[in-house]
Amino acid sequence: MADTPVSIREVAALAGVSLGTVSNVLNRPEVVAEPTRTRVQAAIKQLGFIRNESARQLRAGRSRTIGLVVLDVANPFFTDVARGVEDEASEAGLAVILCNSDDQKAKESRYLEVLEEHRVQGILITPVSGADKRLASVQRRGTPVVLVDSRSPSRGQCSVSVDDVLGGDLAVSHLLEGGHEQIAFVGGPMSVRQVSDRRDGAVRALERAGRRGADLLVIETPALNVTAGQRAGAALAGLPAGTRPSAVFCANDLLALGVLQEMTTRRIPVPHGVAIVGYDDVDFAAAAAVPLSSVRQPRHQLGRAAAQLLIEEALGDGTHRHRQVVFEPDLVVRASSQGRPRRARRPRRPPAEAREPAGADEPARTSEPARAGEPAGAGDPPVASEAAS
Amino acid sequence: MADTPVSIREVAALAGVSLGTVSNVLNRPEVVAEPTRTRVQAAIKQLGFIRNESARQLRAGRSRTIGLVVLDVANPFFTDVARGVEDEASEAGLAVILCNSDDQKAKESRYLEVLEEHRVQGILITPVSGADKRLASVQRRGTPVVLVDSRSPSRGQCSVSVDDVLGGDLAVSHLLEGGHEQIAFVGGPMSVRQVSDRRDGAVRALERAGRRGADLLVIETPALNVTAGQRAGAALAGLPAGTRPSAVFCANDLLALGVLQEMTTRRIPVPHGVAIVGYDDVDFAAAAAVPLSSVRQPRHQLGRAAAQLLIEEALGDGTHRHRQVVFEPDLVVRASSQGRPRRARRPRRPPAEAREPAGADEPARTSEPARAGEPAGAGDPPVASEAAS
DNA sequence: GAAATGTGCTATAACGTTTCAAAGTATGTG
DNA sequence: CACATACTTTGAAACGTTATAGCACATTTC
Repeated sequence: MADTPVSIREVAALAGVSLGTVSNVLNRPEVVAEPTRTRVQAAIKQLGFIRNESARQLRAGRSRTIGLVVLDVANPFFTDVARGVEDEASEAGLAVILCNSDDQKAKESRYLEVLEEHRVQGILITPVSGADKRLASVQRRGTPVVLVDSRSPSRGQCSVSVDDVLGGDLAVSHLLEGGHEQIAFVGGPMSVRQVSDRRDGAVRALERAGRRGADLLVIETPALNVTAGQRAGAALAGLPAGTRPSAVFCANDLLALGVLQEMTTRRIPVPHGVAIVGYDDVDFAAAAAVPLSSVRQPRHQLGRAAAQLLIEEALGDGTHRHRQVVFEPDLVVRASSQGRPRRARRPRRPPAEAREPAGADEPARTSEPARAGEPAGAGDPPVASEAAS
Repeated sequence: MADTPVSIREVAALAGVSLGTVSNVLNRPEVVAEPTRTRVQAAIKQLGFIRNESARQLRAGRSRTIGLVVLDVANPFFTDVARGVEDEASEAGLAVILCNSDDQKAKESRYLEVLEEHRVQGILITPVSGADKRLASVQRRGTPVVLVDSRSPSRGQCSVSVDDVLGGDLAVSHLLEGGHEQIAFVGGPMSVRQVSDRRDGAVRALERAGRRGADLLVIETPALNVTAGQRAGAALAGLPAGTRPSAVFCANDLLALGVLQEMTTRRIPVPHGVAIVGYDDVDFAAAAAVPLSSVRQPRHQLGRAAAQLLIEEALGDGTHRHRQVVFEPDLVVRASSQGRPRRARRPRRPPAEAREPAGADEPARTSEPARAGEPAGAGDPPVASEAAS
């Protein structure tokens, strides 16, 4: 109702100064004399003046904003990344426009257009399908782009990602250390890079332990959800007792929860009948019927690092070089993979069929202490990085 | 590198027309003659011209954007709401700026400022603490505000919310129908409106069934997480067998999962030893060790409705009246509350101590079919609404 | 053949800021 | 007293777009 879009002009009139002075009060208060400054500030308050960001941006040529395009806002992976991005951006005085491509090329393309029209400082994106021409043209027109959770093939841009091969290696090495000999990998479709990388890591761990990679029993699933996990669990349970693996590494936690649920249903105790390791360390991993061991990705740091790279490229002094930053995941060990398999050499626990209390006790060994663990702030994260173009 | 911010002016020069014509091609292509239009479009393409949104907005006075301020982007409740908002907004050609107040007044206030500076069409917000002066001043300056998941006390604005009292009522009515006599409520702190409303609903259901509200055993928790649920579960389990409730209604699913985990640990079978109903129907509710009955909120619709109200207010013909829209939650019945209590009149199942397979079978009765179930689109949702100022 | 009616385009004035050279006004120096 | 040296403040010119009034020309109408 009281729609009075008050501008800097009216403030100037009320305070009895020129436009330029009001602008100075707003942007460089130290250059204007004390009495004038207070007078202007009073006028601003009295009129309820609010800067017009569009006008500022128009003048400046660029907005004070960065764009973040993710595949799915509802996915905790991306919400954590988004928070990391936001933290870093707000320290630099930038706002974040969060866009949801929903894994659709068309939506992604539309959002890229919107972001370019807004003259964002740069774009952080997990592309729907690899780096493509659309992104290249955005870059060519002068908007920096950083790839998130997807390695840059062309080296024409920065990227941040997590070493999924290492993640698979960590999980399976842990199971091997626990005395497991027959290990299964559950995950799919293999066309998803993350899935095949994790499997490759599992194979690598086996081979390093002097085993043949082909020993890994691979159960490929059509999707990465609980139902697919249950089916895979049923398939595993159906194997003759002698050949059934004593441990399962799942490509994500939903699958792992499905497997766990199926084992519980069939009265196969976890971890002593079957040990399970998941991937992602979702919130509920720790709250599962048997707390779930899982590989954790430094999601928040991933977001921070991506934003850092982007800001360096956009606001830096032109000395920026594109970098590929690769983070290392952590293994979080919980009850679902503790202890030795039932047929192991040194059974330290009574061979009772009953599952024992899935106590609230915390992981016996976490790889956390081995890392700095983000102590009080933004210190450079432990990463492997390589420079390029 | 090739940083050539190409403007409408250069397009005009290349096409040999005036600025105005290029603008017309962009905004009202039908008014410009065919040959000219194609010539201009070719020039646009050749130069890789991208509209400058800031300049458009400056001219238009308002941006084509709405703001959404939530308490926590990582909370699935808000991500679903956000998707609903986004769907509705993009149909109206508006972009959404998603802001995360992190439950902090200061961040909230900062974001409101940013949104006002951007001259958004309107703001959707779940305020950190009720409706306040800050919001009122935003409205006074001409930016419409709609409250999300929080009823407007003043009626000076629109609001959308879900009837938490009804939710509590549904849950406890279901348990009463199942033959449960002693029912506990687990939740807290009571200062959170949602929590106390749900408890009030539980009391209402009891009283309607001819029982005294005071019969409800209330266990107040310090937080709404799994750990608090485990503690509450332990407290319940510690009660003498005669007085221990046969059913628990939890104020959210995290608590319910905690209680469930504690019961499992103590070998108290769910649902026959203790039935459990949660609230929110989070993704993992269906995937819990015993699939969890839960009260589901129409989150996506909540977002859509909020955006609808805002758009009506911002873009409408001035006939807008503020409305308070209240949605009704659904009860989703799963295994955790199926069947009758162990000491019930007609035990239909063997009184075996062992928990039976938490089969993958779906809920025997869901309240879903009773509702339209969102068939193919945006039809007006089933709501109770009341008009005001 | 003049007047009326279109059609297609152009020139120009905003929109609200920031920036920057230049103009004022004190204050101190020779 | 003239003059340099700060320190403040001003005025005008952008930034890229859209809206509007009006111009030039072609077509129809009397």
